[in-house]
Amino acid sequence: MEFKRHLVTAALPYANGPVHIGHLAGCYLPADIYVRYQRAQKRDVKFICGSDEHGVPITIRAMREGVTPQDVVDKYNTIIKDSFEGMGISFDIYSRTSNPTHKETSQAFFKKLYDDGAFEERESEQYYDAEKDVFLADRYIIGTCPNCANPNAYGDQCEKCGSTLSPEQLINPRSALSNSPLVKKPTTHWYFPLNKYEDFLKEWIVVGKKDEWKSNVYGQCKSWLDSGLQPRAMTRDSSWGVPVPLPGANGKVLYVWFDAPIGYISATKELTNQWADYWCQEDTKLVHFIGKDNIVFHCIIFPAMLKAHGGFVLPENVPANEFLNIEGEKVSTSRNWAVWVDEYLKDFPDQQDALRYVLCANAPESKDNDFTWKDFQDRVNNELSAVLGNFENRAFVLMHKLCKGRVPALHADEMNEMDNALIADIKEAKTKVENAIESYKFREGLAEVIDLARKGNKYLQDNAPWSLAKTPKLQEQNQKRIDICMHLCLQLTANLAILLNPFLPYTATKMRKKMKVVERMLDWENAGRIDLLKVNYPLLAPELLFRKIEDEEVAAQVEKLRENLKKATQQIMENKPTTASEAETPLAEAKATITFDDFAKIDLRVGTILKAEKVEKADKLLKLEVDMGTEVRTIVSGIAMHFAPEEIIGKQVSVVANLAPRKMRGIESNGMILMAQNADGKLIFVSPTQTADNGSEVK
RNA sequence: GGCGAGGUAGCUCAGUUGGUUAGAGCACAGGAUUCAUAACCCUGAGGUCGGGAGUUCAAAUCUCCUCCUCGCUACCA
Repeated sequence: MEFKRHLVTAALPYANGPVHIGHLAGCYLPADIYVRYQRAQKRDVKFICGSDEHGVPITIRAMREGVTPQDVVDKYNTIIKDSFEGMGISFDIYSRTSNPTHKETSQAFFKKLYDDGAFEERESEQYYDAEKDVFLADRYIIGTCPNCANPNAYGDQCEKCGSTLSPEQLINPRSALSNSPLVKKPTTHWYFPLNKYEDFLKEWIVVGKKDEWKSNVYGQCKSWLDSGLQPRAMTRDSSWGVPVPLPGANGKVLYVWFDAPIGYISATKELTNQWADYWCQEDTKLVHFIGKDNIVFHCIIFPAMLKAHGGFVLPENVPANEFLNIEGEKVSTSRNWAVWVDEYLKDFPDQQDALRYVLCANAPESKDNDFTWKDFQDRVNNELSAVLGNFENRAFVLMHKLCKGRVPALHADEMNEMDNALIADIKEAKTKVENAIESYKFREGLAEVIDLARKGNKYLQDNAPWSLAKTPKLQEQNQKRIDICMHLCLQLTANLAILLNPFLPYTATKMRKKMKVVERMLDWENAGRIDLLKVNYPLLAPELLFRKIEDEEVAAQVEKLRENLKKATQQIMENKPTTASEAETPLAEAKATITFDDFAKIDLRVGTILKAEKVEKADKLLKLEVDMGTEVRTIVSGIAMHFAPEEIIGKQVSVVANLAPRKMRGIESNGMILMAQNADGKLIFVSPTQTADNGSEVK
């Protein structure tokens, strides 16, 4: 299909923290390259982004910092926006989901689906904070983690041991708002029956996108579709978000993943009155740039929503990237293991293109990649400066030395094979870069540009105009050859500026200014031409495009990473005691609030493990037979990651004997083995130091 | 445990429908050169293509088994 317009979105960054270079490499940089290329092709393109400002993590952060959610999103929206601007990410609009337009748009979207009967209404029991008179989302519920005993685990996840939880699993759940214990109350929510769209999605993706979408994206989608889709709640009980536009729905807001993608539409509305052309006309090419963590929302849920609503185009492609690791380790915001964009801009002023270069050249297009500062230095110094920057500099210096600072003539009568080969290379490079960008292979496209500069270096070397001008007399004899060589080098430089422009816009602009040409010269259609610079046109003096990255800078950045990690780790330790000594105080307090009667309810006994075996199809579970003196009990315990079955047989352990039985993986567990856990996550049995009788009471 | 994506030179990656001595860049070694940011240019060394079995005249490429990494998911009382 011939597309009349292009609509490009980049994932809405979540406004509860700054952006790091992983975000840039995974999503925003490729999107920006793609869009700049489309603009250079003079195609009708709109580049949409904005802050995602709803959801529970923002309210949690607000509570921790003692400010309002609006304060939180205002702060980070500014930081994020500035980071993008600073790196030259050229959105046509950077909006935010807390804007009125978004409220209207997402409510209207919801209302349309509601009126069409697209939702299923369901009542369920959920935790309720009586003191604050609100239902609590999973994130608002705090309790003791059943795995690692962290007393501050959230209802959806324990940040200390990383396990996914549901609120029901928490021990002694309490409210994050009031710290009071919770009760369960019925509440109503609207579910979107994704299962009803399975056939449509299978046809559209599994059949239709097989050879078009990247294998990681396609595979992930197919996996979801094959395992069957479930209805998903599209509303939440919360005070922060877009209110559900229905009577009697007080205290209910749209689920962030319902409202966030609609944010793309709202932002387009803010940008232009013609927004409907971009979203509703069949000849629009919609492309979502995202990271791999967003695949399901952009490929499954949002398209199903759009389909249910009707009248919208569906994404033509969703080129999701994998993750970028830092110095061999996964990015972690809580451990502050990341290279933050705002800090890079401060530490490396005017070096946007150096980072853009490295992040694109090493983008995680097909698998997770590693960013190291050493690699950053190597690539900037040995590829960007040495090949590209150096060629451009050579061309300018030689032109000034041998051609009086003006573009020399191209004497057709004396052109040879080398000249023609170079011209062919320039034309070929245009096609190669074009194909690479159109198929979302940005690292390949950028490599082609560098390769063209490399060919320029070789051409210079082979012609060696400096040798042709060793003496004034020689130069006079050879001036025609020198002119041809320098003419082509300069035309090549102009071509490099065009081809480079989507990738390294700052550099392209610098080059353009030195050549004293108008911005229009960078139009893509001009690539491949060798008459971009007029003969006899005077150019500016040489000036380096890039500077080298020094060893000290690299060392300083690595040091900074380690320092940040250290500080963040310390902070975590202070907030959430993990070592035995730090845990003593809170433990004593906990005892004071529990009555003896409460304690006496727990029947703790000593037992001996007689048998142990791995539970089928469960990574973490061991099935234990424990001799309790009067009986042998079956207990299922989540310790398989820490102990081999054979090494714990005969071990005497402490058992909570009167815990209500519970089935796990089809096996009924009758009790719980007590374990101590170190800060490093290691498990240790809580056992009698001398052998006790099996079944003897622990008190 | 299920599913998905990867595993190719020291590093980062290409390898189209199976076909002659498996490619590129960086790093490394040697050479040449001086216009240039000690940069460029040339040459070289370096790989049992994660491991095993099979299909084939022929496998990095197809089939089966197995190991490792990342992600989603189940499981954790």
